[in-house]
Amino acid sequence: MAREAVAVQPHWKAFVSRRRDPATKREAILQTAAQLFLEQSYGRTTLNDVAKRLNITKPALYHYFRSKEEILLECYRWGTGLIEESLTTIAGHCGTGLEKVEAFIYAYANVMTVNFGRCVMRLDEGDLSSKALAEVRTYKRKIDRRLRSFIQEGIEDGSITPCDPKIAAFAIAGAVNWICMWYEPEGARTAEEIASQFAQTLTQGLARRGRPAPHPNGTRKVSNRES
Amino acid sequence: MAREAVAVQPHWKAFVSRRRDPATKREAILQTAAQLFLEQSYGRTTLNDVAKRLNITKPALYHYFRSKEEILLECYRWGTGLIEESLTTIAGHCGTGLEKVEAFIYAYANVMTVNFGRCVMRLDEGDLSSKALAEVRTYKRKIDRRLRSFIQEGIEDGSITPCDPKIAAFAIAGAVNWICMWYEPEGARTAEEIASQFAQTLTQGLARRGRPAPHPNGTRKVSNRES
DNA sequence: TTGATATCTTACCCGTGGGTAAGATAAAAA
DNA sequence: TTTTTATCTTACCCACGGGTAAGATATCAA
Repeated sequence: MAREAVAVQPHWKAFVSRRRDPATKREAILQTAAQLFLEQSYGRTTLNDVAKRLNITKPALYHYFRSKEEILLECYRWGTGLIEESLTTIAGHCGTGLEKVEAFIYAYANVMTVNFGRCVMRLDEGDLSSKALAEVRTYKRKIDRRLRSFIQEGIEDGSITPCDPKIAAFAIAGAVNWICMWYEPEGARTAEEIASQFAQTLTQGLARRGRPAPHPNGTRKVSNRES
Repeated sequence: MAREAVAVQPHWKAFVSRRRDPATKREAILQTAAQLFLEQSYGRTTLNDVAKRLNITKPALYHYFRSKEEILLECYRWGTGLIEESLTTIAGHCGTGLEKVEAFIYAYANVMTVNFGRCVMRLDEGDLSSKALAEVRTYKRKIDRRLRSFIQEGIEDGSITPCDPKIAAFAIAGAVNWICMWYEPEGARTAEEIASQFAQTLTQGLARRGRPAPHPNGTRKVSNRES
């Protein structure tokens, strides 16, 4: 897939030289924009803000993006890409439905602590054009359906106590999605701590009574790109 | 307390007559604004939009509010008022920690389906002045602490299985808060359905194994004002 | 009925921010 | 070195929306 993290240095360094390297610069803009969108919201973030943080001027941005909205959409695309990546990884990990749900929560929670991932759930969909919105909604729907099917599977194989999969999925997804509202990279807990604790706490709630939880101290690793 | 819902008819009817009734008109503006803020976000909602929906013109709004931000802040105040109201009601309902948590979730979920309640968690805090933000944050902190203390209480009295109260509170609050992101008044499920199902599902996860859940089909009623 | 006051409208100001035009400069190609 | 081309800057346009000034009109009290 695409989505390889290139820049490791602070993003403004991508523009110190005028060397022709569009890919790196494009990503630098995206990373900076994503961070500002999370700090100030999309609406309050000016293209001047983005440019200033990169030590360039606003019109320079238009060499890499056609509009402000295109920058936003690319953030969404990058973020949903990360999520989908995790999901396909989990699909391989065969196991009980409960195990899949746990792996899902862990992976998903991790993505919610990465800038692009946070953008997907934190930013206001109303800033997208109807076409872009449809695209993003498709991704989100896919995620929800995947989780719901894991829960259904768990009920059928007996690892999850019977419940309404739709409500359970809403509850789990809500708990995890909300992470992107309070998580701060400089905070007390690391992303992995949060992810594993959420996976543990939430699956514990689903687990069928009488059976032990499959991963008592479960910390499963997921691909962790981006700085 | 204050916060009595006055208007039951569509809010624009408050302005058909020029009769002097500031309280009703103020609330009509607030209700309309809250609804628009939820539909379009605060940033994209114009004061002209608000005025148009009330069949008046923009400057008329300035007879009732000093600025756009004051309207926003009043929405927050109304919403946090509703939440606090529910909370004090619950504090009276003595019982196990688990029962209190269940009552909390039920009441809180209900508030999250009411426009003013949704505003509190859905709207962007960045649109508030630092002074107003501090006020709102104080309310939110209080809510979080209350929930955490209920969980702690439950662990101590044995009704809740031992866990990290902070993480558990984050998970529960997240699940319930997220309701305001997908709930639609015209949707398939009623507010009460959602609230009772969430209360049931989430407490079931906390309940200490071996003991039956205190309210298997529990639907507890909470004061339900506003249309 | 009449004056006083609250209510609401028309017309306007102006800061802000997305986006563009046109030209300067540096990097790569020749 | 010279030419070409991508890169970036300065200066600008203009639509939009929060907020205001000043005046018209309905309501209420006397």
